[in-house]
Amino acid sequence: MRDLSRASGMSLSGLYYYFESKERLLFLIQKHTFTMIVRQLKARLENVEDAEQRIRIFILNHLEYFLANPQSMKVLTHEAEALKNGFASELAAVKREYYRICVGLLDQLKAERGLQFSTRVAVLSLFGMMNWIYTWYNPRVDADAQQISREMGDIFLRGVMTDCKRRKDARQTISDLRRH
Amino acid sequence: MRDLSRASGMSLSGLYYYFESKERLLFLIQKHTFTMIVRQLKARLENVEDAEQRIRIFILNHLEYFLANPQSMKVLTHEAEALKNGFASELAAVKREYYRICVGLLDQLKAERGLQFSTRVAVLSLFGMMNWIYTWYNPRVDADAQQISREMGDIFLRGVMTDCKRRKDARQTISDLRRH
DNA sequence: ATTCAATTCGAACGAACGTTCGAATTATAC
DNA sequence: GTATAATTCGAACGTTCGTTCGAATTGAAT
Repeated sequence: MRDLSRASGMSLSGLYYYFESKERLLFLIQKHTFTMIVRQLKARLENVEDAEQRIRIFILNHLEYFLANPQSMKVLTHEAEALKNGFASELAAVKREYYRICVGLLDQLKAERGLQFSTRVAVLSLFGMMNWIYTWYNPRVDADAQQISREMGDIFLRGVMTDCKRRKDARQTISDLRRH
Repeated sequence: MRDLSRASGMSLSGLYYYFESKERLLFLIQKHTFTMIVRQLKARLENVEDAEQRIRIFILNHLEYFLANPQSMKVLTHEAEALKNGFASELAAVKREYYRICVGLLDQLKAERGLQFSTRVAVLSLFGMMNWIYTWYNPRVDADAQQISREMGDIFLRGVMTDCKRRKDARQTISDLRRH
C-alpha cells in the first residue's frame, strides 16, 4: 500500500478513502483485468466460426493483453490465493467463465475434427504456455505478441490436431524408468 | 521463519543457528531442488539416444518431481526473484544448466529430423506447460505423473514435429484483428 | 568432576506492514 | 459570504516480520 501511495502520488490514508482495504483493491484489480480480457475476446470471436482460427484468436488476445501489461500477469499469478472467501469466490466465477470459453473452443475443435484428447489437460497446458511468459518475455529479444501467439498456436494446435500412432517402444522405455 | 520454526519443532532462534538468514535458507532450498532434478535427469538420460524419447524422459522427470513435491514449485516460482545479487547469480547458473539441457534435447530433435522452429519459444512453452501444473493439479481428479507427462509430451512433440503447411486465410484474419 | 564447545531457546529489538482517526484542506450549494 | 459535504493527509495504532543476544542446556574430552 505504501508503494502504491508513492507511485500514485496520493497519501497512504488517501488510498483508504477510495479502497476500503488492500484486499478489496487487489480484488478490483484482478476482476477488472479478467473482465477486460473476456470482453475483448468475445468481440473478436464474434465473426469467426472456424475452430482452429478461434483458438488462434484466443491465444493472440491473451498474449497481447499480458505483453502489453507485463505486471498484470504477475499480480494475477502471485496473488491468486491472496483473497479470502467472499472475494475469492466472486473472482473464481470470472476466472471460470474465461476457462470455460477455452474449453468450449477446444470441444468445438474436437467435435469438428473427431479428435481425442483430454480437454482439461490441453486447456491447462495452453494456459501454462501462455501464462508462463511473464517469467521470460523480454521485448528486446523476443518477437511481438502476434508472432509469439502464432508460434505457440502452431505448437499447441498441431499438438492436439495431429493424429499420431502411439509409439510402443518409447512408452516401454518410460515404463522401465518408473521402476526405480 | 516462524512458520518453519513451528513446523520443524525448533525454536525461531534455533533456526538461525543453522541458517544465517532467511534468504540463505531460501537459496539452499532452491539450489537443492534444482540440483536433485538435474542429477536424476542426467542418470535417466544416460542410456537413451533417441531425441523424442529423451524429451519424453525430460518431461516425466520434471513432472514426477513436482507432483511428488507439490510445494516445491510454488516456492521456486513465487520466490524466484526474492534472492539478492550473490545468491541470485549462483542460482541462475543452476537454472541455466537445466534450461540448457532442454535446449540441447530440442536442438538434437531439430537436427535429427530437419525441423524448423524457435528453440527458445518451444523450450519456454514446454516449461510453461509443465510448471503451470502447480496451479491446477488435483491428485483426486487428475491422472498420475506418468500419464500427464505422456499427454503433455504428445501435445508438445506433435506440436514441434508436425510439418504443417501454413494456412494463409487464418493468418489473414489474425492480421485483420490487429487493426483495432 | 571439570572444562570447553556445540546446541537450544525465551525475550526482545527495530523495521515494515495494513489500517485508523481527527484535523486540515478543498469543493459545492445556498 | 456561510454552511455542508467531499477529499486529503500526518501521525499514530497494533501486528507481524527478520534477526540478535545472552543465558541455559547438552555433548564430548580429559
